[in-house]
Amino acid sequence: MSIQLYNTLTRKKERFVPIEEGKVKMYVCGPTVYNYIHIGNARPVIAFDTIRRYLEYRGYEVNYVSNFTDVDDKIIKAANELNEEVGELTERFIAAYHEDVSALGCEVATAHPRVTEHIDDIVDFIQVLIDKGFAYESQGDVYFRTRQFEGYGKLSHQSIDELKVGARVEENSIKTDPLDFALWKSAKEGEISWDSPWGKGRPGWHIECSVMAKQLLGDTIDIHAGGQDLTFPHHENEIAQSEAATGKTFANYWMHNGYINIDNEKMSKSLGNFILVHDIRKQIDPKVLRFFMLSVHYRHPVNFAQELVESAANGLERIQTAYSNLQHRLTISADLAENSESWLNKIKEQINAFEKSMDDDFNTANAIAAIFELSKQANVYLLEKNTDRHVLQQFIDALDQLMGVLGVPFDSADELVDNEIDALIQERLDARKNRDFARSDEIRDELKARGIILEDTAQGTRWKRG
RNA sequence: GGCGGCAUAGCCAAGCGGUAAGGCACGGGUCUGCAACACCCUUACCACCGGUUCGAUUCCGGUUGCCGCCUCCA
Repeated sequence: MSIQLYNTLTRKKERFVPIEEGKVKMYVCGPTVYNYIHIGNARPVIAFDTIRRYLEYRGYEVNYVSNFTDVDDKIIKAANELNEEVGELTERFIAAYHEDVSALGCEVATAHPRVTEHIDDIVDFIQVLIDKGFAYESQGDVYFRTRQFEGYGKLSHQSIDELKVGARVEENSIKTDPLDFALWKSAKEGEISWDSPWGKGRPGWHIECSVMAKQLLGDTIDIHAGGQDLTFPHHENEIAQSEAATGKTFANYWMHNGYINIDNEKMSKSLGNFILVHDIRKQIDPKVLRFFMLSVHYRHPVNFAQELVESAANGLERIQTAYSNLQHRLTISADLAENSESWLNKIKEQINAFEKSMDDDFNTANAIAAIFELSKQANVYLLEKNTDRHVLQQFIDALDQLMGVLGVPFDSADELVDNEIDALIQERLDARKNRDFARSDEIRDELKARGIILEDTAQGTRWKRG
């Protein structure tokens, strides 16, 4: 079996073949750190973290790089408004990013390079482009000569002449062609800046990714990913810069995730419907958020609405319950050989279904269906009078592993039961034995008020936090 | 104007040539002292019109309706 993934460059699903066997070099465009990230920013982080996890599950060693854009116009503006140093502001939001994203179950990247740590590399890279005739200096700025790069438009599938029609025409432009884009921007008075052969200034937006990807991963990488909107111009420009400089293919596979809408509307500042992860994760379990986002294929839009998130939460709860119930039964089961084989086969079947779905362009929606099916089988198995420890353990391991790939781990069973709660459960059992249901219900209600939900089974009473 | 995406049950969402996965919600059962959890059952003329095919939700053409990029943007 091989992994197929949709490549924006060819507009086709292709078989994934890494440059180096067993290893994946992956670069995901990261955030501009001038504010907390919103749920739209969170989507690519979650989607590509999941893809990374699956590649690792498949045995690949993934070198995963995701940058921080820590200097640009928006940052400078925000720092001015808050009367804060650029460095302080970005440091704050980088820390906030890590908190948000970690709450969402995303692993830390192999490297999180920052633009400001690579200024020298960027300057060198720009110089190469100038030397090769792909860039020119103009009044302290440096621009990329777009028409000079033959393949321009190959990612977004636009011809350069059509792009020109749509390009914004700037008054008194210091660019020789409207399609040219900035590699280096000269500093205005008082702005944060670095010395360069072209005077004080700072890098343009696109150049950073080209440079950092090259520095950390090499001239050619396997997968370059980001939001759909980055296809043009950002990724198109990255290709132009990198391939012009190295003469080699920049990235073999380009992956782009779809947008998130809020109640069927685009998230935008004018509509005032931005949802920050920082805020929403106080209201909605971040695990639910992640599970919800993964319930839709990464290339399709996700509509973020309260009731849809709730319905995802109910679904997740069902999987969690199956898992907890397996754990509960494990404590009271012995080794049996009966029917084990057929149940183990059912588990294997769902693991296969999960892998098949993920192999097909990381179809998490389908993969989740396999997990639901696995939970269902587990519940059916739990209906049996006698259960086998090994089978239960296999169910548990499979669920752990598959949910682990999705980055949605199970709540660990809370072993610390208050002695008092234990005593109450025992008292209730006795009451039930004596058919004293008034007392029995009283205890159940009391515990419920304290967040403990009791469930009676043929194998005794189990409880969970509700 | 250029490039592209989407339209599947009450809702969400897979499938993409052989008469429709999964989840949520609803209804009916079973289990239970009553519950809860769970299980079983029930629910789709795949936007419309043509074409290709033995056969299309799935391919091709067209229509309608949403949406994205082309300008900072995940």
